[in-house]
Amino acid sequence: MATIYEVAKLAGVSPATVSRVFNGMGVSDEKTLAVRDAARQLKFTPNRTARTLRRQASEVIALVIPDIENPYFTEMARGVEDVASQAGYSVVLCNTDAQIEKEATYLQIAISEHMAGVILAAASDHTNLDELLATGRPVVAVDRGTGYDIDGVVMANRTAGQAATENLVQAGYRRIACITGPQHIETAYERAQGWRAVLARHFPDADPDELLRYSTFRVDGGREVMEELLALPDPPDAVVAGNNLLGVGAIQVLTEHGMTPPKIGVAVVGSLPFTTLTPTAVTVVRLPARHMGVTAAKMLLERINGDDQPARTVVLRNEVQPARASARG
Amino acid sequence: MATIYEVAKLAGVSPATVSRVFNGMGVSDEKTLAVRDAARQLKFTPNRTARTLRRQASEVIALVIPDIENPYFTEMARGVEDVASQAGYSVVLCNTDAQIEKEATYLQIAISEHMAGVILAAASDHTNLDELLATGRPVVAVDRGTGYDIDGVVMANRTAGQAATENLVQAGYRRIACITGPQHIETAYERAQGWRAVLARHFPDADPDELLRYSTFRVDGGREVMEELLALPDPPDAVVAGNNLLGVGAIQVLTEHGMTPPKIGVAVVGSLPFTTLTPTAVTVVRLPARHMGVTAAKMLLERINGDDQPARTVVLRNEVQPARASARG
DNA sequence: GTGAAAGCGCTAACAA
DNA sequence: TTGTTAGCGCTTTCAC
Repeated sequence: MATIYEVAKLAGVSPATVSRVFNGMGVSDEKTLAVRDAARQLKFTPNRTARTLRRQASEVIALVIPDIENPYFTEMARGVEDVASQAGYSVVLCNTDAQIEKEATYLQIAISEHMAGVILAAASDHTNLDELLATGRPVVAVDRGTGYDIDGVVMANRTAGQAATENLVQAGYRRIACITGPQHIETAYERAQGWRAVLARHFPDADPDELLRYSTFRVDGGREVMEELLALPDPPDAVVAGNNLLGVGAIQVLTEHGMTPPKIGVAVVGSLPFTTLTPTAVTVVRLPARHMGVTAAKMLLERINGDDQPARTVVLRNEVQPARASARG
Repeated sequence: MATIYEVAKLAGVSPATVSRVFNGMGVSDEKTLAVRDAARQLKFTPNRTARTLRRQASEVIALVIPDIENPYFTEMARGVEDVASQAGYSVVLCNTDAQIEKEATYLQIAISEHMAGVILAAASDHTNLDELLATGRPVVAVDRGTGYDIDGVVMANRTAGQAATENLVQAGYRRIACITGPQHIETAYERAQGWRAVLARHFPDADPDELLRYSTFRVDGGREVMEELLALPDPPDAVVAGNNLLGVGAIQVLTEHGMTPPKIGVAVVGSLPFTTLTPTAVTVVRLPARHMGVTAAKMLLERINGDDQPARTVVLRNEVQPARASARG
């Protein structure tokens, strides 16, 4: 690995000039050419580590997410990646498994690697950002809030929950359950609140707590609570799933019980990834995950470039895709 | 951010001693305690950038993959991540979109960030590793070879293609097509070769080139070539899909045409991710993606720690999961 | 076991 | 416009 000094020597200039060439400062055409030529000969690549140490800021941004295997988050990651790499930044994907300890470790690394910024889908509402924010690094919250006054991009979760539920009501279902993620996760809670509101309006006599299940945001979680609901003395005739994986789990269980939709109503908040035998009888509330990533990355880059306005929160619209095969004949 | 000097001053020792404490060298208990105490008070975290610059090697490994949205690769990433973070390394996930330019950029970054090593699922057989290998950094190839004499972990691709095809033959299908990824991708080619061998044995009169389609390793690719095959004057009565996403696309198209398996035979190399309405009539050749990631990460860590034996290639077994609903009555 | 000091490769004052 | 120079924070000889 050639250094700036070797390039300087070969080009007959000072190291500073080489640095300037590679940072777009004012250097005469003549010397610029000489430097570029020398750099090519020596296959010089700037040492980013040294640059980072000197500048106290790297061209890496951390994307911290709770589940790398969830297509919702990988789709988001795509959005982030596209914007970031366009701007010359690389993205470190940090998978926390929804564990705050793992998350804390990664946030610490973001600090000690001088990363330019962090995009964070918090593992829980207990995430501590004090140290990170104290360093002055910008942080953008995605998918979920953090309890700090920072930029954020979220889905219209309550609306999504409402839309999903409303759709089932219109289709004629009357005992509509809800399965969602851990209660301490904002998205899980909000979506359930949307469901709760619609339930209260249409079926004021129903006991929402009997029909609501908090679980994990994973396939096995969806399976487990769906089984529970089916085992109820008076089981539901429809269910709202709080995210994509929960939806997959629920539909799996229902199918195994011979209750293919639309025998039972199913609405999912989030897209069903990679569906094969299309469950046309399932209502899907699409969440623009990629768009969320793009928006968050743009906001972060603005902050990195010195933008100093008050914290903003962007709320993204969702789009309802009703079940094609009309339910309940 | 406190530095080693401030900790040293507070603890009444030299900076070198602080460094030694944080690197597990021999320091008296007394001073060790003083240093740890001071570090705690000052919330000291070692600056990794400085360490990397000095040591000429970071604790970051790059995982370079062609498609971050493919569950096969995220599952693999999980395996890598688990092993790496266990050993104190973090993983940078680099998505190349199967483009060699993007890939080259990331490999360059791996060099200029002094990353400890690279795990690479090459975008094509044209990947140039000369520069990277010249730096002495270890590289482990996953999923696909690279043409270089380096460590690798691959699936038994030919066997997988054979198993998938053989399974369809046993189920009674006789005109078995194959859709697979780009020809220049080793896995795509090898799996097709497996199919070709079985075809030649059982149906020596069939023209394999008529029934074989190279495409992308994506859902839309699968859809496209499946449509092509169905439009043939003498369409196939079964199809082998070269990877998971291709399988999804093919099954989608078949379903849309009212040809739900087992009306037409389908075998997929790779697991069908997040299936809802389980396509029981589909044969799946499972590929141990997570295991591949784990193995690769372990091999890389060994190399990072100075292991110097000749390059090894590990071939991973796959497991056939036959269609449950027996095909062809 | 411990400290002093050099230097990893770069950038940014400051001078010229 | 260009060069000189002093660090960024750490590790690692080399003395003691």
